[in-house]
This record gives sequence, C-alpha cells and structure tokens, in this order.
Amino acid sequence: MLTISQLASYAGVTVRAVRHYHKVGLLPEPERDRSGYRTYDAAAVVRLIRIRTLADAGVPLARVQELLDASAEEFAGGVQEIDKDLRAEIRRLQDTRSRLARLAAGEHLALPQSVVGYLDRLRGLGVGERYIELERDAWIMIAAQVPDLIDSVIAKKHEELDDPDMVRLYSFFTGEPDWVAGDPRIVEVADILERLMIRAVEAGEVGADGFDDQFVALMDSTMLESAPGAELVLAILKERGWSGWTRIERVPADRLN
Amino acid sequence: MLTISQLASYAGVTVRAVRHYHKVGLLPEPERDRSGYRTYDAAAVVRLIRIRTLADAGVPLARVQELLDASAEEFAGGVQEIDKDLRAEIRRLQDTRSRLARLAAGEHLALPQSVVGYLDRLRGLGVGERYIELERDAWIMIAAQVPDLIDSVIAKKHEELDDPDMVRLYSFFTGEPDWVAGDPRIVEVADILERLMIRAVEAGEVGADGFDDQFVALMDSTMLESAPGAELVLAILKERGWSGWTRIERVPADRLN
DNA sequence: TGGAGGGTTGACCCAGCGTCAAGGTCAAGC
DNA sequence: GCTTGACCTTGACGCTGGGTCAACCCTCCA
Repeated sequence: MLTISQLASYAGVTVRAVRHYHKVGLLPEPERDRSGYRTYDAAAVVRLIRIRTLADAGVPLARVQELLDASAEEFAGGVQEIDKDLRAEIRRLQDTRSRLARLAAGEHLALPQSVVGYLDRLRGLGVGERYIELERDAWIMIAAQVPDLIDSVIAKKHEELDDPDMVRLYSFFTGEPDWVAGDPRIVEVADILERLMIRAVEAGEVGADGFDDQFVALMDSTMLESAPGAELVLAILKERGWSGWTRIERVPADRLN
Repeated sequence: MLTISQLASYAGVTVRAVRHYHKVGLLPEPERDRSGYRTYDAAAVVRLIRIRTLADAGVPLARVQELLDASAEEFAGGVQEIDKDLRAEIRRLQDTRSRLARLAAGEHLALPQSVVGYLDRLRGLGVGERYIELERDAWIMIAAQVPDLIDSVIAKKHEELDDPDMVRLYSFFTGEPDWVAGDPRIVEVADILERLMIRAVEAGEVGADGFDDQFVALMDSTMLESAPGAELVLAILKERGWSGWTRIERVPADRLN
C-alpha cells in the first residue's frame, strides 16, 4: 500500500493537490490505517494519473470529473475536443511568440501593416521623424475608431501621394525649420493647399468624414504646436476664405471678418 | 479621443480588463471628460497593446509592469526569457497531446515502458488477462514505491523468464482453471516453486526486498483469492517447510507444526 | 525519550479578471 | 421634452487550483 506522499510523488503531483482532489470529490477518499493515514492502492494511482493527464491539458477539474465518470465514447469525444483546444492553444502561443519578436524589434503592433507601409513611404520622401510620429499617433487613433475602414483610407492616401503637389507639401515637414513670417515657402505651401482643396471640393470629397469634432480639434492644435510655420500658413488661407487644417472647409461668406 | 470601449476593442481586451490595469497601476489613469468618462490617446493604445502582447504570453501583470518601465536592454533580456518559457510551454503542450493520445488509446500511463514490455511478454506466453491485471496492479504499486529500481527489477524478471521452469509456472495462470485437490498439476507447480526457491536461496537472493509487510500480505491474499489452486499449492509447500508466496521464506524448524 | 520526518485537518491567500448591482450620461427618435 | 438603449461609473463578490501557514498527531530510530 502507498502513503499519500508516495502516491503523489509517483504521479508527479503535490500532496496538497491529492487532498484537494479528495475534497472536490475527484479522487475517492481511500481507506485509512489505524493511525488515520490514507492508504492507496493501484486503482488510485491509475485514476490520479488520468486526472493529472487531463488537468495538465488545461481541463477544468469539474470537466475531468465528468469525463472520468462518462462512457468510453463520451470520454473519447471529450478527449478529441480537448486535443483540438490544445492544438489551438499551441498555435496561439506560436503566434504570441512572433508578436513578441516584433515587439522586441520595436515594430508598431498598434498599427495595421498598411499604415506602417504608408509611414515608410513618407519616410522615404524625407519627412522628419518628428512629423512621422505625429502622423503615426493620428493613425493609431483613426485605426482605433474605424478599424475596418483603415485600409481603404490608406489606399486613398497613397493615391494622393501620387500627386506631385502632395509630395511637395510633405517635403516641407523635413527636419526642424524655424520659419518666420515673410518666408516665401509659406506662400508656396498655402498655394499648394489651396489647389488641393479646390480639387477636393470639385471632386465632392469635402464634408462629413466620420471623425468626431474633439479629435479634429486635437489634431489641429497638435499640428499648430509642432509645426512652427503652420500658423502663418493658416493665416494666409483664412484670408482666402478657408478654415481648418485636419478638416478644411470653405468659410461661409457672412462669417468672414 | 477614444472611449474606454473603443480602446478596449481595438486592443482586443475587455473594458473590465482595462479598468483592472488602471487599478493595478499598469496603465495610467487618463483624463476624464466633463461627465467623468475616461478619454484615451494614442500613447494609451500603444501601451495597452504592449501589455496585452506580454500578458498573452503568460507574463504576470507585475512582471509586465517591470518590463515596460525598464530599460531597452532589460526589456530585451526579459522578452528573451519569456520566449524561452513560451517554447518550453509549447513543448509541454505537445507532450501533453501525446500523453492524451495514449490515454485515449487505453495505454497504461501509470506504468513505465519496461513493465509494459514485461506484461506483453507474459501475454505472449499465454497468461490470461485476469492474472495480467493482477500483475499490472502489483507493478503499479511497486513502481510507485521504488520508481528508480523498477527497470532493474524488470530486467531481473526477464532473466527469470529465460528459465523454462518459470515459463511452465506462468503457463498455469492461463484462463480460469478450477483446480480441485488431487489435480496432478498442483504437485507439479509445488515442485517447480520449490526448485526455484532452492536456487534462489543458494544464490543468496532471499531476504529483505524493500517492500513493506502490509503490501506483501495484500499481494498474498489477492493471489489466494484469485487463483483457486494457490491454496492447495501453499499447503504442499508448507508441509515441505516453506511459507509465503509473494515473499517466500524457509519456515524456522521450531515453528513448523 | 526525544527529535526528525512523516501524516492530519482547517483556514486564509493569490492572480486576473467575470459578473452582477446600482446607478449617471449621451445621442437619437418621437 | 421624454423615452429608450447603449455606454459610462464605482464597488463588491466569485472563481480555479491549489500554496502556505498553523497546530497537532504518529512512527521510527538512536
């Protein structure tokens, strides 16, 4: 006969676990010897090892109970399902490994691949890291708000970048220029923006974009804070009857001052 | 700005989990809008996704905290260790899968392979399943008590089985014979047993075997109950001055009756 | 005879949330 | 302006599978 610790160590579990199984009724309480010690037989070993094998597979103890007390067919069916879950779990862990590797490599898991590609294209145009980070955060917010539209939105941005005007516009975001009033580039930027806007208005692309006002306001203020020349550009555009930045609009004539 | 449920669903976690991370200090509490709702920015998205990636890898939240607040090198080292654990976990699950398959196939996980082989050899000798089960349970108990000796014990049993006497002896355990007193095979079994004992005594192999008395008594009584002829054999042997079955001994002369 | 090394029960503790409970808020429709 | 339904808030309890004491008993060996 076996003592509890012999049983436990042979089955590879702790004494505490065996007692736990007794308490939850998973393993029947065995006979006691005259001093109250539990004494186990071979059947207990077999049952305990079956319990462990299932529990190691992540099966909840209640389910283990059901399975062990079920018919052979039910048992086989249950085991098959457990095996399916195990395979899925293994795949999940492998997936986690690759995500972890990308995390360690500094990759931005918060962004879909399409956005990462778009940012890389901007980088290729010589756009500075400071601006890229701003865009990146904006895209994270956009992706979080409309995750299933993001790929098509990015596709449209890529098309826009095929326009030389747009490329020229982005090229102003290189490095850390401290533009002062009177810089001729300010007028150039304003000209480009106005051309782009007019084209957008003609294409009927202006209006509701699905983003909330708070977000648009945030984007605008962030842009103004980070791009020193932006304020000057906005002033020129305002004179010409436009307002906004992230979401540009024709200002109604009666509100022009 | 994002609400808590937008943040949560984009990062693939529950709202409850996000609040939990706030409570444990893993994710800083963000600003609230005027009605008390939490409003999140891109940095929160990034941090939450890093948290999830690590937590999905099974890292405890406290360790996630440490890692995210650590230097890049510490982080890389930590991630490497986590990846090692993940690989180990995947291997463990694969191992569990194969154990599960053996369990479903009815194979006896409670026994080391050497014992399974030995039982198969007995089966090959024509020994009945009823007796095999008795032996199996006995071996389970032995293996549980002295797990590291089991292989060498089995090796010795294999050697014994090379002896034709032993083979003949086991052949009596076939089927379900109902031996009655006077059956000539009883004397034959007793003769064989006596020869084997004498040889064992001469080889000095008799005496302490490391099993406890209770176990030996259990084996004896089980054997007597299950093998109808055993009692008759024992009677003959007793006359000749031997006692026991599982552990056979010369009976001291003064205790012979 | 006493100390080590088993055993016994019982009670509390842990992560990582899930799940009510009991409300306050917001946008939309009537 | 009122209702409805979807979200938001905090707070408290529950769950798994045991770990970790605590306080005590039993057995064995020197």
